[in-house]
Amino acid sequence: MSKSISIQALQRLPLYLQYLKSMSLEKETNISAKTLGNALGFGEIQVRKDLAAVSDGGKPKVGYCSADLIKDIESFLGYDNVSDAVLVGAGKLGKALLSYEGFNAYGLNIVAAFDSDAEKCGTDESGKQILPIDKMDNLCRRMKIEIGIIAVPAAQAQSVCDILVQSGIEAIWNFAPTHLTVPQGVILKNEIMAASLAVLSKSLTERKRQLQ
Amino acid sequence: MSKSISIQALQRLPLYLQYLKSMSLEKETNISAKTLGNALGFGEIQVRKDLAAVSDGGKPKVGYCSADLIKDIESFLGYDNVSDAVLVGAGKLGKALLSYEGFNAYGLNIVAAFDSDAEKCGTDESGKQILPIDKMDNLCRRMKIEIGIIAVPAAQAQSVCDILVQSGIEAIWNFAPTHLTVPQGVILKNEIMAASLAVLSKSLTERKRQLQ
DNA sequence: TAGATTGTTAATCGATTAACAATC
DNA sequence: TAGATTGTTAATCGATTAACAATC
Repeated sequence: MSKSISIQALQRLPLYLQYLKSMSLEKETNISAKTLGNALGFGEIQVRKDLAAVSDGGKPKVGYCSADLIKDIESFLGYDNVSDAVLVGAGKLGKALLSYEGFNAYGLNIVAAFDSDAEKCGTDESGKQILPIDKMDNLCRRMKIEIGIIAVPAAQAQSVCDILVQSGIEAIWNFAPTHLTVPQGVILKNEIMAASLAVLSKSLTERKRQLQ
Repeated sequence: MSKSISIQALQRLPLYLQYLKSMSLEKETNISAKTLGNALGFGEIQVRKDLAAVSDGGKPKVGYCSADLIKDIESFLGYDNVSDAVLVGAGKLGKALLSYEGFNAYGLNIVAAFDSDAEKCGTDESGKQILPIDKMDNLCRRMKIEIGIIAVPAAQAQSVCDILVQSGIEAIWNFAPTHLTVPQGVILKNEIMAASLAVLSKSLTERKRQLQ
């Protein structure tokens, strides 16, 4: 296991995992690349190649052991090795992310949120603390936080980003619709909804054109 | 303009647009591919090829006219040609999406939301109506809604998807962390946060490995 | 004119798919 | 054994980048 993996394959892994977990393991202990691929709309060869990078393989004529596959993918993605994160921006999106229970299963633990608006500070519905931004540096360093999630309006995103970097954050997950500049060595992942929407709306236009 | 475009290029277009709009047009009426690329971390040849697909070109030694570029990208992406959408699921994420002002600039207009919980129905903070699900078919057909946004928990996503399809929806934007099956001809775009997180967390692991 | 910048054609690179050997 | 399924090597495909001609 643990060969090289392409970024596309990496992004497919959570989908395999999602599907495998949704299956009842009692009924079917094994699954073939063909079955898995058909369920998700991928080719079987691609599935095999993807799985080869993370598991130590299936058995000819039998397929892959689903339970092992789940463990292997989770371990490859680091889901069993939780990273602590802070979130900045306790608006609607920020609170939605703060309350989302699913992140823990993905190895992400949001320990607290920050907001510049004192009115928003206190204990969130999720039970997590929303703190003033000037507490960020201390908390991040003390708890050795690795990941910062930005959920503030575009106009404030760069300055929030700078503060996160100054607080020793190693990776930033940016939900603000703006380009951020980070120092070399700091990882930046943008969540670009406009890009998804561009694909969706282009497909829609294309569909209409074809139907005419 | 309007040559063929790769899906990757298509997804970069909103980033160019974002950047161009953030610039003050009074100061600099023109921009070179190099400047634009440097700002966003892309190569200049890539920028030129991307822009060639949507605009009718820049001028040697001058660059591209920023205002024209903005118009060309917006028109290519259909931002000037708003599509109506409905949203299903008025939980935290659903409400965040419902309140997000930015979608209109992307040519997406959420006309109403639906939720199976009668308690959530009524007028949202955003001013938009949250209606019971049994009103969906009628509203979607009457208003010729093209896009359905799914923001319900994974367990309910497929049944919501089926209802949307039955209501004549042409494209689905799925925020639920589950695979959906749609009939041929219906467009499906999944927003997979777990995939982004996989990339982020793999980069983080890689970074740690290198620092050792 | 000279030089900066565009736009296109060709080369490279990476990811997917096909072919086929290995094996349970 | 025969056949299903895996895993790998080679071929194809698509996207990026390099080279260079065109032009303001």
